[in-house]
Amino acid sequence: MLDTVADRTTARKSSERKSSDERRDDIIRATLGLVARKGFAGVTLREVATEVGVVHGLIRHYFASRDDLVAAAFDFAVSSELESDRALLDGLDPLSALAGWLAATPENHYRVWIDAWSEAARTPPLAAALDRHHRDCERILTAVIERVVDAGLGASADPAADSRLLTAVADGVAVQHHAVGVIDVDEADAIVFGAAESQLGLEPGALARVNPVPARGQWAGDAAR
Amino acid sequence: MLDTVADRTTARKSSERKSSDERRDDIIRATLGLVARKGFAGVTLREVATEVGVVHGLIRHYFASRDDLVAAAFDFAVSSELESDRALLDGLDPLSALAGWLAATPENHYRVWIDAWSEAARTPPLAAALDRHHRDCERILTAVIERVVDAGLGASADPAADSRLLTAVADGVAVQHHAVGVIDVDEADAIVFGAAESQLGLEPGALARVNPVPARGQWAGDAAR
DNA sequence: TCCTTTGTTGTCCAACTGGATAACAACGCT
DNA sequence: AGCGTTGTTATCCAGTTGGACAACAAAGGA
Repeated sequence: MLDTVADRTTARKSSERKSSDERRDDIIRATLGLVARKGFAGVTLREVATEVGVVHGLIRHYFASRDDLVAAAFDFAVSSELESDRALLDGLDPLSALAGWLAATPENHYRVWIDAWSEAARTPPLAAALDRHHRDCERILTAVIERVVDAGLGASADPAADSRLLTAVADGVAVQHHAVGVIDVDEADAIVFGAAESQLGLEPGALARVNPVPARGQWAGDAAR
Repeated sequence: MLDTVADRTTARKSSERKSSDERRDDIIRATLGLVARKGFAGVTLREVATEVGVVHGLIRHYFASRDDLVAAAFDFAVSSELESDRALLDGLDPLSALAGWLAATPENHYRVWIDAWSEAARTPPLAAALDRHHRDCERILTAVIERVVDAGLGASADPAADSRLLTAVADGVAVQHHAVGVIDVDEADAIVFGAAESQLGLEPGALARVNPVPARGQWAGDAAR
């Protein structure tokens, strides 16, 4: 009952051979779905491979290590989100852009961020990606603040510092809302908008009145839920 | 070269036999140190055992399962920290208490919290403990705010809401500081103090001038670093 | 056509995990 | 002193993980 080389060859039903980019994309999307469901620490090569429909060895053909895969997935999710956000914000008036950026983001997004904060301490490639993206976010928000100031709608002595402040507030509010559930979405927006109005000298309620707040883009992993 | 039963017996150098409570405490402290360094998912019975100086089998003599151990450690950390903080704050004047509560906490503490936020989404018992903990924190800070108001030092239309707001700011700042490293400890304190002063109508710099900011209690896991 | 490249599989491996269990040893009770 | 309780060790186990590797197969260029 030994099988010959020919037997094994015939038995091998290969999944379609895809182009490098296509397969790479499949793997990253599957990884993102897994991250959303089980966190960064819960991503295993075998599970990703199963979801893609290939053998776990193939993953290593595309990513040098598990950590690299996870970092690449995070990188992809965040940069695609940032890209669409940046494009969206550019088409809005300054106040709408500010409100749009600060408004509560979909739950999936923040779950990934929170997981990344936690896991980055132990996964250097993730830490690098996280750092890069936080600085990108700071830069985007700084630009938005400068647009508000240039339009004469508000004031800021140090747009970059105000950007860091508002990012901190938004992140803290997101944690309280998504991870802890102590505050609801309305209180979350109220806190962040209030902080921005107070810090930038806007008239109270200026941001809440921007209606409707433009929806932030959905990232790739959302479909995989 | 087979060793007899007697040989093995003599070779066995047992670590001192400790009382049940004492050993249990050792294990929990070691677990907390491990959680701080490697996250909840990174806690392994063998590593805990090594740190305590015993064999991994012994851990199961005290805790039914790995998950039970982790949950017990988190419960212990949270309740002991809150207890000591509450006692500490009671002995201070209102402004010092407020500054003490809002000042940046040791890195270890926030590491554990960030991990808990991340892990809670997948571990219901942890989510319950986290929820309890955050509500306790809200209650403590609300009481401190009320003391500030009663002393005529500041004003608050809704102390509980202000407590949630300041907690969100503190948590967000802690994330930016500990997990991302975008802001340093001085900027962190400046942001949180500024938010509190603005929200409660204190004179600017009132909290920063409280000197020295009373140190928050160290919890058990700190020693294990 | 031959040959190189590269997508893909199947299989092996060493490390590590949580858990179970038998034997041993210190302690307290009577 | 005898005896049960329990703190403690030393092993065994089955499962999972990330990684390495040889072999195969589909493309594509010359």
